[in-house]
Amino acid sequence: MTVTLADVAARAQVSPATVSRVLNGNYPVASSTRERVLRAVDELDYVLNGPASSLAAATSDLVGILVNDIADPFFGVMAAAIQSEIGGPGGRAGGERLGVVCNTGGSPERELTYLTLLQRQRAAAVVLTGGAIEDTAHAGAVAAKLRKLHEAGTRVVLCGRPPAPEAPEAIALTFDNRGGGRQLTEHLIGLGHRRLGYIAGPEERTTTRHRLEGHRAALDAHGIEDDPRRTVHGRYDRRSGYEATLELLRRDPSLTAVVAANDTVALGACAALRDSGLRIPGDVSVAGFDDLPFSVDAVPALTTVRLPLTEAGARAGRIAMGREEPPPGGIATVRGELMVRGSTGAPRA
Amino acid sequence: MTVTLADVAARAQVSPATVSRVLNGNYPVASSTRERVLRAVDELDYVLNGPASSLAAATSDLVGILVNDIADPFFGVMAAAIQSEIGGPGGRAGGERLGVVCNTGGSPERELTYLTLLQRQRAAAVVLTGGAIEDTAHAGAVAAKLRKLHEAGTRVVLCGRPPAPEAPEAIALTFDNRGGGRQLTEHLIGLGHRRLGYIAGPEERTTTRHRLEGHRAALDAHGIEDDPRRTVHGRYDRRSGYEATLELLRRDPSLTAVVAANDTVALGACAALRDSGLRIPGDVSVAGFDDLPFSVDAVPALTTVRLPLTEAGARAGRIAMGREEPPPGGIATVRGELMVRGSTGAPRA
DNA sequence: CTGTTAGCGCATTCAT
DNA sequence: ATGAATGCGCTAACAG
Repeated sequence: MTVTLADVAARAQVSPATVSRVLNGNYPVASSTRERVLRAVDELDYVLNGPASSLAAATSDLVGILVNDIADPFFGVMAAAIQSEIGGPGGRAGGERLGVVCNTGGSPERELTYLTLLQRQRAAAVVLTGGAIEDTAHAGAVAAKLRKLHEAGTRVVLCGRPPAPEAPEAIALTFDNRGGGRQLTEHLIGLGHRRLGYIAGPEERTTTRHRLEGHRAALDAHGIEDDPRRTVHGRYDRRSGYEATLELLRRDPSLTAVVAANDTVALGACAALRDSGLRIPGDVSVAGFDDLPFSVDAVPALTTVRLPLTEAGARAGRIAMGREEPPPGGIATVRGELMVRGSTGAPRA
Repeated sequence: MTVTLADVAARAQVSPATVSRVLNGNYPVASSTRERVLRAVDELDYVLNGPASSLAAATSDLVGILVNDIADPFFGVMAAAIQSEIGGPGGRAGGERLGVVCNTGGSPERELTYLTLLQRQRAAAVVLTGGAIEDTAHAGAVAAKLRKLHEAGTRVVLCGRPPAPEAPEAIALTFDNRGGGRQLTEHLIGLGHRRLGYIAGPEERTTTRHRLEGHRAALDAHGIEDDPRRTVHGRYDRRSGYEATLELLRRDPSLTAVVAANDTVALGACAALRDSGLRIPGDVSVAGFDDLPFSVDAVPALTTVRLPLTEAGARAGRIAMGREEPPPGGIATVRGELMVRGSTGAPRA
């Protein structure tokens, strides 16, 4: 019923091995026979059987990209960049690899499940994006999986994620969240702010912790007391930013600035401030993180820390494909850039 | 080196066949032996070999989700919803399926490439999201692929995409873009607008054409001449909206409303209007399409047509998994809902 | 440069 | 309810 490699071989009057070689291009074949084979492929409308191919070769063309939230452009932009470097030629069998993005939804179980599934598929590479979950048991389980994947020949790259000490084989492209957080808060302090609210992300995420640490480092460096009541944790979404801002205002109506975990949260914060009758930045300044595409269009435009998501993703993709050398020591830190825009200004008198 | 099913069988003192049956759960196995097998699996840290399994079973656990632009929340939201219905138990071998998102970037070649790759992998199902490309040759090629996939046992579902007449096996969940476009423009006409600019998406996309047709139908119904100079085509991104708006204003400074292809484009339009010193909606009203998460936070909040992306995606996912009956005739039309917000108002006198 | 041979690891008949 | 045997379609030595 379905056309197999043997059918193609028969039609082209060559051996199955030759067809395989033509398809994989990893072996010298006379151009005349190659042409004959390709014609037969075309005439029979043959499509390689991926599972059979992967079974025999003990590796597949699958490259997994794990993201925490595919509906969040932060991950979308990175995933697109990674995939663009994977999609091209360079794989086996026809020169195409299947870059697949897997949405964990931030769930530890799903993260592990996807890793197992990718391991099961003998994936050529796996790229994990975004902050890691800081639960010790989970981190250990992930590290163990990564080690197994590596041992099975799967390349492992972390993009926008801190290195995993227990899985040192994983190449890490880390964002300098701490430094970015610090820059941002120092900018606000420089403007004269002293009572800053902070809307943090979920507690158990590395991204959350690092950005918050940067914020606190800046406060500390300028002798500003870090009142724990000025920090609220939430999710990385708009609604969380909205609610957290109302809570912060309730706790301290004299706040002059709100620093958000990311741009999406900052947008929610802006909405809450407006709904509370406060002007931005006249009454309260707002700052975000990431510099997502919509941030420049916010009104006023959002002051934030730009992360080179596309560049980092592309690089991670190339490393995953073995087309770029990993950084020395397997770890590279990618810095953010402070983007000062209209949403921050001097505090009200 | 790597643990195989035979190793598990040996350890559990059963035959490989029994282990296979336990893993797939499609066959009666005594609970005592099942337990023994599962223990062995655990002890040996066994992971099923996906390719081998797929080869033998002639089908895989892969479910492909094709999107035009993964960095666009329109697709991200749908993809997340689809994946959430796929990820759960119900697949073969361990009850997990691998929902994978493939980013075509709007390129016809990549769309076909991904379909071939998915065909090669013997995917269990394929979901194509968003507007189709209207090139006849390409549409034919895609339809042919879909037919082949279907014949090979792959379920094919279209989500937010018009039915493919040449591939009637594909279940289609279509958005009523025409109706939504019409509602939106009628809303503006009802407010008193007569000189409306329209920023359309790329020419060759069904979504673009349908929304535009709805717009024109509304104009026509109200006896408003459709001046071709009031329509500009562009991409589905912010920058395109910005530039198109400047162009529209250049062509006709007396415009009182701008209808955008989608919310992202509308945001760019808002930016262009503001940069031109015009007030929204005081001088010019703006409307979008989709009602993406950020649209309610725009200033002013965006009037738009809400598309039930999550619901439609979830339904498409269930149909793809065979957990929900396809709609009668294999086609269902999903309507949008007009969301009137602050960005539209009566035209200036 | 090309053909021959032998598995890859598992699901699935048939038996029992 | 379980075991034995066969083949899925392809790639990778090894010859030649």
